Amino acid sequence: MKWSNYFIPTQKEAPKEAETISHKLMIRAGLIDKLSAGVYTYLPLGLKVLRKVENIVREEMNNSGAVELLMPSLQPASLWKETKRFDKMGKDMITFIDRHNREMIFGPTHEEVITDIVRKYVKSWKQLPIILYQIQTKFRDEIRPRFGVIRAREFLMKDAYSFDINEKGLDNSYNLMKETYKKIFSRCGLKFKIQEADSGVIGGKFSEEFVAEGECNELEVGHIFKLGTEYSLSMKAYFVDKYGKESPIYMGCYGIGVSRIIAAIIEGNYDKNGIIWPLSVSPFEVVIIPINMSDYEIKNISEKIYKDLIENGIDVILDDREESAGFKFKDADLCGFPYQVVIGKKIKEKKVEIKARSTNKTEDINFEKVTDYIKDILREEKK
RNA sequence: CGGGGCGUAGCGCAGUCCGGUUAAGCGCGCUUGGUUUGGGACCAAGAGGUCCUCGGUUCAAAUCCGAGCGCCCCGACCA
Repeated sequence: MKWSNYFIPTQKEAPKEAETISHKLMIRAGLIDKLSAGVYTYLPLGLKVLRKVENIVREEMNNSGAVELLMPSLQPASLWKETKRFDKMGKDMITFIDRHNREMIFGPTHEEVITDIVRKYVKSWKQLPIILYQIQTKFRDEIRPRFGVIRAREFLMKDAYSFDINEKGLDNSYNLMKETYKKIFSRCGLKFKIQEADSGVIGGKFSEEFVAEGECNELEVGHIFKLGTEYSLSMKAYFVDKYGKESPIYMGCYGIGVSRIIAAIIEGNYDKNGIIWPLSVSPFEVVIIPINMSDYEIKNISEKIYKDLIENGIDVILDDREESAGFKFKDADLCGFPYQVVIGKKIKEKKVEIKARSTNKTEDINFEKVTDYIKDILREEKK
C-alpha cells in the first residue's frame, strides 16, 4: 500500500473529549472516528487491526473445534420474553416497533437466538457436544458509553455457546474455551489475569473474566460463563439421551470484545510518540520511509524495496508523500508500525536504516539485503 | 439517573465575568507559488465561521436571561 493512496487521517492533537490513552491514540493515529456517543467508524487503519484481531480469534476458535455461524442482529422481542430477559435487560436494549407493530430489538447478546436454533435442530445425545460461535456486531444502549471503543454502544463481539449432555461435559467445554482464550489473548500481545466474576444479566452459576492489564480499568476483554440449564429449561431445549430419556441441554457461553481488544492492546503498548503494535495485529508490518521523494535514487530504491517486500508476502506501506522527514517519522511512530525502513543519504553507501519501533534500535544494512533481513526478523518474532 | 465540566474555523484554544471598534482572534492543519527534506521545515499570498439551537432582554448579544440539544469526566450500573 502506498500512503498517498491510502486514508490515514493522523492528528497532532487529540480532541479534548478523549481522556484515556488508547482513545487519544486511536483518534490521533487515524484508527477511528466518533459519530455519536459510543458509536464509532473504523477507519481503514483501524479496520485492518480489527480484522487481524478477528482472524486470530477465528483461527483459535476453529482450532478448538468450535463452529462458526452468523446470527441476525434483529431479533423479535417475543424470544426474550420466553426467558424473562426482556424486562431484565430493560433499557440496555435498543428496541423499536416495526411497521406491523411487532416489538423488535437489536441484539445485545445471543443466548436466546442460539438456544432457539439448538432446540429446533438438536434432538439427540449423538449431536452433542457442540460449540457454536459468531463474530458479530452487538448493540447495547449503555448507561454511560466511555473511553472510546472500550465501552461503546455498537461493538464487535465474538460470542460462543457450548452445548453438552451433562455438567461434566459443560466443564470440559468451559475449560476448552478457557484455554483457547489464553491462546487468543497471548497471540494478541495482551497481558491479562483471570478472575471470578459476577454473572450479571447473562445468568448461570459460575463465570470468570479475562481482564487486560493497563492503566485504564476497563471491565474486561473476555468473559466465560457456565450457564447450566437455565436457558434450556426456560426455552425447552431438550435432547434424548442414550436411554431414551429427555433432558435439558447444559450450556455455556463465552464472549470476547473484539473491538475492545484493540484498545486494551494499546493501553499496554505505547510510548510518548504513539502506539507500539505487536507484530501479530499491526495494521502494517513494515513502513518504508523515503527521506526525500525528490531524490530519484532514494525514490527508486524505496519503490524497489517496496515491491520486493510485497512479493515476499510482507504487509508493507510506503510513505511516498511529499512531506518532510520529521513529519513522516512522527506519523510512523504514532501509527506504531513495528519496523521502519528509512532510506536517506546513506543510500550513497548502499545502506538503509531499519528501526524497531519497540526498542528504538536501528541498524544500517545493505539495501539489497533488506527483504531477507526483514523476513528473518519477522519469522523470528512470529515464533 | 445524581454530581461536575464543556459547546467559538477540520483540531487545540483565547475572547464571555464587566454587552459596543479587537466592527470574529491565535496556534496547528488546509490551498497556491517558491525554497527545503534525518524527528511534526521556512518565506509569501490566500481560503475557511448558523460563535450548538430556539426564544427573550436591549439602541446593540459570542457575551445577559430562559428552554432545549449535543459531548466529556466522576458515581451508580453493567459484558
